[in-house]
Amino acid sequence: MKSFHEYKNPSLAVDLVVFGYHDNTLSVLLLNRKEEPFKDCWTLPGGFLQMEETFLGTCSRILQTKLGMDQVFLEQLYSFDAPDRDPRGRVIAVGYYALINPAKFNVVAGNMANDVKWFNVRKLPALGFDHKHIFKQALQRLRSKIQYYPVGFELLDELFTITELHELYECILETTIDRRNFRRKILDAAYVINTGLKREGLKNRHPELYRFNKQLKKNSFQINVPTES
Amino acid sequence: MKSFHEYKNPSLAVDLVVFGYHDNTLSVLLLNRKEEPFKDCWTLPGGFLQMEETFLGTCSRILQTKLGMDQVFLEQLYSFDAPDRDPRGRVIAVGYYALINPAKFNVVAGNMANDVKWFNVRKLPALGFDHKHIFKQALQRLRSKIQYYPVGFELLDELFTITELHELYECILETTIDRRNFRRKILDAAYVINTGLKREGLKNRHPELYRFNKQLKKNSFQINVPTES
DNA sequence: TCTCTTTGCGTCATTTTAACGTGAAGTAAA
DNA sequence: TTTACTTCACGTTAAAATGACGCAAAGAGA
Repeated sequence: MKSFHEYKNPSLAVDLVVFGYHDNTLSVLLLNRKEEPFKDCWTLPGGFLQMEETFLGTCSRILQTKLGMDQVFLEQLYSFDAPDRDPRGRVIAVGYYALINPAKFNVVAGNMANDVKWFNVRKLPALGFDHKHIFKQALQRLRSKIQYYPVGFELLDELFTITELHELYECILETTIDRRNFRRKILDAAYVINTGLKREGLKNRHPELYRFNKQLKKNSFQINVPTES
Repeated sequence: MKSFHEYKNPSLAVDLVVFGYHDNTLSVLLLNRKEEPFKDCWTLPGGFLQMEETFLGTCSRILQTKLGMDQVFLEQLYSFDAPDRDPRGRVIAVGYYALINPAKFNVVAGNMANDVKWFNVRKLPALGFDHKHIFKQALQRLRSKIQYYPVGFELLDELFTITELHELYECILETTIDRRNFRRKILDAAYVINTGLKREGLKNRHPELYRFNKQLKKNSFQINVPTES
């Protein structure tokens, strides 16, 4: 009998869907590949799992070396197993998605990529591998998660106005939400804490600045979106 | 440079949390191992992913050869990567959960197991590997999913009464739900279709039999559970 | 016929939601 | 200073959903 690790195993990759929000636009970070397969094509950043590494370890390594960022919100998405998803052979991909505030990082292309760029999620180029599929699933997860779980603040500055949070929700959910009802729900749920500070330098009334309430009890709010049917 | 598949990769296993419902009890199928590691211990049924296999392919193979069942509801749960989760070495596990109607299958222990048995989810023995952890996550998923998505009927006969469905929900969610409000919600959401038939041979009033409405539009109902806090 | 249990339908007070009104705060131009 | 304009913060109201019950019909057995 062969010893345990001498059987041939599929390779294991981690692929990242990195979301960023800026200028009222939700974007995804894509990387232009320098090598085959999919040379000169846009793909999600990713990398192979090292023998001693955890998934989050691989995520951090990718984020640091390929994109120059660290300490971000990460969540496992799904594992993808289509036998033909990688032309090099059998590669299983574990998808993760990250939420980052682009203002905090200066994205750099590691030496493995021609280029790294933010793309509006509504205007994506063709993607290599099955990355369009992974991306779509990540976007769907983000959309459903933000409706009942406070992830929005990961994409904003530490201090933000209710209006900014409202715009974020409208942008991600691609819908309109009544401004006044939104404010009431967010405040009733104690999603945010009023800092007493105000955002200065705007041409109209200066709105109050809030911070995320870290003591928020989970599932305490529910933003509804009109169902299309 | 080494060719692509000569790098050493972690092994990839698929582990199954098979739920069954019978006699007002939610159970999980466990397997008593015949070999090391965890010889004579209870574990989730599982198996290694073959090079050409999909996850669902592995699931079917396990269900058929180890348990003698096929054609069941399966959903991917999560992938588990703790470096020490398997004493034989680095093994990544992809967790799936299955919902089956025990009345439809006669569970058999394949030749790899001492025994296969249903265990009440509230009275589980110690489990090998990190299988307790996988199980807990599966139970949590089932509980949250059943509140907004029609999965309950996978565990029942094709024809069932509202009372039977109600008991299933109370059993899985470990709570009491008002019988009359439950009925109203299920009917308003068009979760089920009245067949006009009645369940005969009961000692009291003969309830109407329903079947699941396969045209149900998703997210059309929401069973609430009192939040403990 | 009477009793007992389950089933199916209904009522009602309370809470939640969606839709929208309005005055205060602030800037800029008259 | 006054006026005009915009955004912000807080209300109001009608409709819908929810939770907590009431009750009579159906069926079995005494």
